Amino acid sequence: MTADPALPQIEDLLCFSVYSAGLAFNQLYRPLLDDIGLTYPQFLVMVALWNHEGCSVKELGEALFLDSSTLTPLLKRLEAAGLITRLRNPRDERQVLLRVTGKGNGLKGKAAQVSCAIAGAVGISAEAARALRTSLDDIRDKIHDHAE
Amino acid sequence: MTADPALPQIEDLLCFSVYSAGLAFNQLYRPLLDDIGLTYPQFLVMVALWNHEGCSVKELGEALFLDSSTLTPLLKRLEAAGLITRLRNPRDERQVLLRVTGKGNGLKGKAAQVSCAIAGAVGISAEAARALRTSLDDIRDKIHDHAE
DNA sequence: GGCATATAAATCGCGTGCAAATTAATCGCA
DNA sequence: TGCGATTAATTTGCACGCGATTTATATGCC
Repeated sequence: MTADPALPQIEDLLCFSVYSAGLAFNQLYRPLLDDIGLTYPQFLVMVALWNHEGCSVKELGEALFLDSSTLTPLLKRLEAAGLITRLRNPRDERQVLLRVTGKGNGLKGKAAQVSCAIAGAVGISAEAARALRTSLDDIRDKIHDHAE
Repeated sequence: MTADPALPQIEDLLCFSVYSAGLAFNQLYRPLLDDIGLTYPQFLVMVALWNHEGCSVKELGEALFLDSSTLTPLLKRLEAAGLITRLRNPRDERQVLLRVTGKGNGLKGKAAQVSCAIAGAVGISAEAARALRTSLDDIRDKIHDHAE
């Protein structure tokens, strides 16, 4: 019954709690977002774009901690779905500026409903959620700092 | 400055804190695990197998909250690397039983070192980590319950 | 101006995650 | 015993994530 003391149980790893909670959120969002034709990462991108109209791929990536190699194909799918536009910045042709279309803005209401449904399913107080977010964001930032 | 009250900022979503912390853990583990030839999910599988010798794919999936369609290809890669064996259970040929090879067990020490390095980089107390794990595990379990 | 350097996206390859369908083996029950 | 229902694993298709490379554009320095 006594395990190797240097070797943790999977349940004792903080990273695993984060990992499995992340999977669970994905599974919780999936059926709700299916109704509006978005994946979970696409939903996060849309939320970010609703608050960062006209930003570049790089700026979006900084907000979401994602690389352009992840975002480019995802953004092309959102463009193909008619939810956003991708246009080169005339002032700096290296950048691609992202804008939400009318159709994309039409999802705001349903997206807000999904957010509320999620909050209800998770069922923790706003105060507890805030504390948890702070802890997780601190860890994330510390890890990023650690990598310089 | 006042955003649509029904529409959250990305930073206000608990799911995003979990999501981005998960990405950060992955990025933190990657270079360390590269040295022993494992990916982050493969590392989690090995930790689970070290504590569940001889379990089936289904049992492993229950421990990690992963589907067999995710695990089968991953386990085949671990088998190809010589770290585990996959053998049908003679008592029930539907099951595949997983065992760690000598080579696989040889990674235990280095895996433990990686765990310690991670704990150091995250830099929170064991007590704070335990509290955080409890909160995240509660949320994960509540989400799973919610899906029945 | 001219050219090395730096920056922003896009591309490529690989390994997850997971829904849906398939295959093989076991169970349950008349 | 036999056969439909259940279960375990695999396969397939698609969408991430990300390291590494490539392409196109802009910057800096002479």
